[in-house]
Amino acid sequence: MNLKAERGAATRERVLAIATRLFATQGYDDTSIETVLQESGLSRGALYHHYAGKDALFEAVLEATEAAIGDKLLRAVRHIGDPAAALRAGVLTWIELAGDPVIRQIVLIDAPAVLGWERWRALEERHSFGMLKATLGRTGLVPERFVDLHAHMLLAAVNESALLVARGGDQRAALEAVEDFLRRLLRADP
Amino acid sequence: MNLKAERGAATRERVLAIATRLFATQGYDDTSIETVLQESGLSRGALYHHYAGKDALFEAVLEATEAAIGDKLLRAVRHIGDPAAALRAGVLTWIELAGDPVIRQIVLIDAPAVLGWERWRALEERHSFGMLKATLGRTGLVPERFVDLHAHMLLAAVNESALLVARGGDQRAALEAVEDFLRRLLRADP
DNA sequence: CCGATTACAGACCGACTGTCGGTCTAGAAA
DNA sequence: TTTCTAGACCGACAGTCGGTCTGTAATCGG
Repeated sequence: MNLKAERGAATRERVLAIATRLFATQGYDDTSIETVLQESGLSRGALYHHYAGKDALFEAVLEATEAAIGDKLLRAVRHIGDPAAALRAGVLTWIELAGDPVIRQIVLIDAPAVLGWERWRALEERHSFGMLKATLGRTGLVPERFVDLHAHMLLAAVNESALLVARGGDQRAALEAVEDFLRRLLRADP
Repeated sequence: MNLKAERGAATRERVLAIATRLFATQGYDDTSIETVLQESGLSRGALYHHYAGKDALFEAVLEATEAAIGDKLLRAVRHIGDPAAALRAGVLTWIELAGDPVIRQIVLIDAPAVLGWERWRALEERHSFGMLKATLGRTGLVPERFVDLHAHMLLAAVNESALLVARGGDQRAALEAVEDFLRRLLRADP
């Protein structure tokens, strides 16, 4: 039972790549399963054999995308000792990554509406949000009981900034603003 | 041009109320025009006479909702002189308002995905975001070149907090966290 | 009183998602 | 080798939905 399993995995990967491209360029609603079938040369039956439905396909795409993001962030941050510096580096890296239309459309715009807020939040928790929260906690600059909520707010703020940049905003200005925002949040009490 | 115009306006209002309820409870995708027709007793032709399509109907619902929010925020804030205090009051009021599922589902979750980020942003600019930005500018606590971006980030952060509360999070903890967040952002440089 | 305009009706269309019975083949079991 | 089974794949089909189009009745402006 090897050739078959491999073929299946290859098919899933092929479909995933095509779906990622289509979801990213056209958005979830304007991407029809029909188009995915045409571009992949697969039949309806085969696709629905691998993925339970359009939203399941989207979730798989999202999962893979988030995993890739997590890898990149981890790589950019893990050799930095100081938590505050790591936080800063991670946030700036994330903003640069969000320039990618794939990330913008899939992760930032469609995900919450397609998955529903609950499933979306759970997925975020397992990926970038988890990292942010842990790092913020390690800085010790925020009271422990606020760490979770502040991490949420910070991530939301940074995501918004990323969206503005991705939408043609001035990237340098955004980066400066985010740095200032972070500095204000994390400076010791006066 | 009186009886006809009034009848039309009444019909639009009726449909708007029904659509608001349905969009709020089931979300945009899971609300079918068919259901709106059944519940309003209207025919397809009539509905499409008043609204160009499902997204136009949603936009009308969103517009009305945002207008109502704006009214309430203005009423809660306009008698406060100090901009920083007004900002604080407005933000806290907004979090309470976001407890309403109508606001949560329509304004915070579906709006960006349905309208597209661009149209959504333009609409926000005309409503709550405009107020926030103006008030933040008036505090003078943030360099002018950062006011716009900081306002965006702050609103995103507060919205996130509102979502967490609306989703069954601890409201008191969230309010405290938001106050702390705001305080950190707005305190004078050390 | 009469054309024009407007509110409304509902049959109809095309596109889409998801289902279902069935085929085929690789590899395990006999 | 032969038989059997699981899983990859197929494509016709049903059902739903958003949107269009033609027609009708009532009101308005002149």
